[in-house]
Amino acid sequence: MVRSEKTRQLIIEKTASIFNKKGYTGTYLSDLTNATGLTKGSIYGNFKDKNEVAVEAFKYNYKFQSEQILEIMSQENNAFDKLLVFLNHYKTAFRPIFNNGGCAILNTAVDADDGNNLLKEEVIKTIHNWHQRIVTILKEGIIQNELESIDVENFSYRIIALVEGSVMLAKTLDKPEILLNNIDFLETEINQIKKS
Amino acid sequence: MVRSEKTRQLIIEKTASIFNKKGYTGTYLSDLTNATGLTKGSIYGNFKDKNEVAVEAFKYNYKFQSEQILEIMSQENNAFDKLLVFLNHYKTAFRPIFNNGGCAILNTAVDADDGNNLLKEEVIKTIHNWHQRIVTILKEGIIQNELESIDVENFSYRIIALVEGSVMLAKTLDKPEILLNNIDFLETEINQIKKS
DNA sequence: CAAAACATATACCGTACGGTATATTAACTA
DNA sequence: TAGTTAATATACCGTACGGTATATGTTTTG
Repeated sequence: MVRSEKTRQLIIEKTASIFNKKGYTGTYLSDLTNATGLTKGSIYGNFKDKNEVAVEAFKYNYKFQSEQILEIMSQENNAFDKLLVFLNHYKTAFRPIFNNGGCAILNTAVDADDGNNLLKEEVIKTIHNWHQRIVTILKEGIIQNELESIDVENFSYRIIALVEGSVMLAKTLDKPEILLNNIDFLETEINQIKKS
Repeated sequence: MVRSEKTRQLIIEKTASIFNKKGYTGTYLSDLTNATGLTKGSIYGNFKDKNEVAVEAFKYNYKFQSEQILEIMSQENNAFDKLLVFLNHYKTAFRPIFNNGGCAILNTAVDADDGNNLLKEEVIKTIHNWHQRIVTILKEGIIQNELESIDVENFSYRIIALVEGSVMLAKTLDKPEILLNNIDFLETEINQIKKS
C-alpha cells in the first residue's frame, strides 16, 4: 500500500466514529485534524473535500458492522440458522455499536436527509443492499422447503425497521433490554415460519 | 398574548420544521432570521440562545404530531379502538410528517445524541411520555378484560421501535408502503391479543 | 546520489458563524 | 400627549469554519 493510501485509510479509520457521533455538519475539520494528528493540508491532499471523507467514513462504519456479521453468517448453511446468527449478533455486539455512536445507517439516514446527496445516495444503496441480503436468505429458505412461504420483501423491511428503531430507543434511553427483547421477538417470528 | 409572546410563537412555528430537517448544528441563525423575517436582535431578545429555540422547536414539532392523535384517540372509549386509531393515524398522516422532515423524536434523538444535553433530555422525556401513554391504554384494556394479559412494557416499546424504524426507512427510501405494511402488522398483532 | 514525483505542513483567505451592546422604534400608561 | 417601558433592528465582535496556494519535507527511480 502506497503512502497516500495508508494516510487515506488512517483518516477514515480515525474519523469514522466521530462522523457517526456528531454528524456531517457537526464534525469539523478541526475534529479531523485532532483525531488524525494530521493537518488540513494533508487531509485535502488525500480527499477532495470534507464530504468525501464523510462518505468514506460512512462506508467504513457500515463495513465495520456488517463484515463480522457476514463472516459468521457464511458459516451457517441454512436460511434459518443464518437469520438467527444475524439477529444474535445484535445481542452480543450492541455495546461496541453504541460506543461507535449507534447504527451508522440510522444516523446517516437522518443526518444526510436534507442536502448532502452523495451521502444520502450511499445510505440508500446500503439499505437496499442489506434488505436484499435478507430477502435472498428468506427466498432460499422457502425454496429449500425450510421456511413457510411468506412475503419476503415485507418481512425483511420489518426486520430492518424493528432493529433500527430498537437501536435508536435502546441507545437514547440507555436501555439495552429494549433491543434484546425486540430481537427475541424477531427470533420467535422466524421460529414460527420454520417448517419442522 | 403580549407582543413578545407572539414573537416567540412566530419564531418557534416558522423554524420548527427547519430544525427538524437540518438538525441543531445544521440550522444556522441565518436560517432563523430568513424564515421569520426577524433579526438576530429580535430572536435573542426572546430566547436565551439558539439551543433554547431548538428545544422549543422540538416541543412544537412533537405537539404538532401528537395533538391530533390524542384528540382522535380520546374519542374512542376502549383500549382496542384507541390503539387502532393511533396506528391508523400514521397511515393517513405520513405525508405531512415526511414534509415536516420526518419524526421529530427520531431526528432529535439521533441529532442530539452527542452533546446538547437539554435537547437530549427533552427527547428522553418525550419518549417516556409516549411509551407511558401506550402502556396505560394496554393496562386499561387488560383490566377491562378486553385484551389478553401481555408484557405491556415490552409490547409498547416494540410498537414505538417499529413505527420509528419504519418512518425512517419509508422516508429515506421514499417507500411509504414500508410504513403502511408495518402498521398493518401491528394492527394484526393487536387483533390477536383481543378477547372476542 | 541527484532529480523528479509524491506527500505533508505552513500560512493564509474569505466568509459566516453564534452572540452582544447599543440605537431605534413601537406600545403602553399616567 | 409626554414619559416610560418593552420589543426590535443595527452594527459590530471574536472566532473558527471550509478550503487553498505554496513551501517544506520524504520517497522513489534513473
